[in-house]
Amino acid sequence: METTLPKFDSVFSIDCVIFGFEAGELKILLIERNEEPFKDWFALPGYIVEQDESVDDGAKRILYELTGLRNMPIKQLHTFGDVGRHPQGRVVTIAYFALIRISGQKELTPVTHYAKKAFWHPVKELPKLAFDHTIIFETAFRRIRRRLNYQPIAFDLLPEKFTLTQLQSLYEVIQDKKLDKRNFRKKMLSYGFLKELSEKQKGVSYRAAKLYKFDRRKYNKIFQNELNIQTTG
Amino acid sequence: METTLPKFDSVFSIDCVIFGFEAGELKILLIERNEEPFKDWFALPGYIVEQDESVDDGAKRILYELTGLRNMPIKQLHTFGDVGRHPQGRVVTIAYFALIRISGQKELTPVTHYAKKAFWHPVKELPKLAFDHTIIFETAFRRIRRRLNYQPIAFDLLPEKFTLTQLQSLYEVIQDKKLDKRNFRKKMLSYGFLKELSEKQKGVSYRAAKLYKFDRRKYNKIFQNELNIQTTG
DNA sequence: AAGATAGTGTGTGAAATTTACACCATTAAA
DNA sequence: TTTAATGGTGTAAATTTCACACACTATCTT
Repeated sequence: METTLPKFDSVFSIDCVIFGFEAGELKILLIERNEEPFKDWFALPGYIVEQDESVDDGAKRILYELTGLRNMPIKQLHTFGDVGRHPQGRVVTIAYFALIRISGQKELTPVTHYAKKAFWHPVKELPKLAFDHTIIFETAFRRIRRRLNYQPIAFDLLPEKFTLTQLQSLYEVIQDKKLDKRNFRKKMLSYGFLKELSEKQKGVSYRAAKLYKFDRRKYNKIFQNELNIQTTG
Repeated sequence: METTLPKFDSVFSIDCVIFGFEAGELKILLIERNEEPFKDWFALPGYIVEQDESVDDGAKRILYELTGLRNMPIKQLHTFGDVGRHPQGRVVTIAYFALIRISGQKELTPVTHYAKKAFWHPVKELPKLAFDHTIIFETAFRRIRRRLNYQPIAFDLLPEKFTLTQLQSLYEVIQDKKLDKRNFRKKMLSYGFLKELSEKQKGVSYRAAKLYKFDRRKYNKIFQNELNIQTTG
């Protein structure tokens, strides 16, 4: 009877699908690789987990090292473990995803030399990505599309203060369908978790819209873990 | 610049949370371990993935070896990767889950000596489990509770022919709440994916109920990947 | 055979939610 | 002052959800 673990040449890696919203487009964070295999290719930010760190911690560290982004609220997506997915050996990758506010971030500067650069790229017309990263992205995108109907993830992508039109257009972009303005506003406001500010939009050459804030405290009170945000029609 | 993978003493394992429904109770499949660590403890069926098999294939193989169940439609749940989760070293486990028909299964007979036996245990009052398996179970249970509202997973747990009362009671057990009989039946039938059989229930000492079948073909036609089964009130 | 027992099967009205739909208001720039 | 662009608002019809109670049927017991 074995009492110790077998020795395998297996490693875990992390890959991150980080979504952002900018200029009316949904984007994800990519890096340009500076290391074989797939040197010079575009890829999701990802690297190998150390032996003495938890997978969750590793994910945070790796995202930071490759993009300079710290303390991102990443969540696990799925684990990809096909045998041939990495040309150099057995690498099972644990994918994470997050939705973040592009605007609030400083510049994206990798702190390792494994990536030449990190940058935002629209999810429409993504280039070919290294490894199986295209599949990982698609899995993540499907997940957030669906999750948008259940969880208040849209607010993570918007600036702290936003207009209802911005919010609606984000829903439209993610779900790839038009929504009715009056119904959308009525419904969103009816939940009661949007706080109307006295401020207005600035710098626009048309009538300035009211700004709103997402009140997470109220949200949690209202939907104590039971939520259902549906936006149809 | 590295061009080969580092060598780590890391292994992947699989753990399976297999749900079944029997005698009005929701159950999961457990094994009694025959190997250190946690020898003689109850645990989820799980073992170590080989280096030359995909994680998905490994999951199927391991479930078979520990329980005798083949070709189960298992799906990935979550990956658990805390550093200290395995007392003998770095083991990241990829958890899978499935909902299956207990009735159709032959006996549960492990084909390896790693498990003394495999058996069904009600999810109410689960014993202490090895490793972090209790947390894995809870994650799976949360997942299916939620998924019940979106996907036709209840039918995987029932016999092929079932009564509406059985279906309702399964919903009630998973969601731990009472549902209204008339509303439940009205709603379920309104979807149009239940096929009423001419047969009736047998062997009961009261009026026999009609039997129904889940018509997956119709289901797919109706909800082409867009589904929303809500059972409230 | 009469009654007890246990679960089957059915409909309606009130309330809430969803849907479809169009025009005037405001601001800044030309 | 005109134009261009977006902001902001209400109502009625249709649909869905919800609450709710009783007669029917098969078997078992005596």
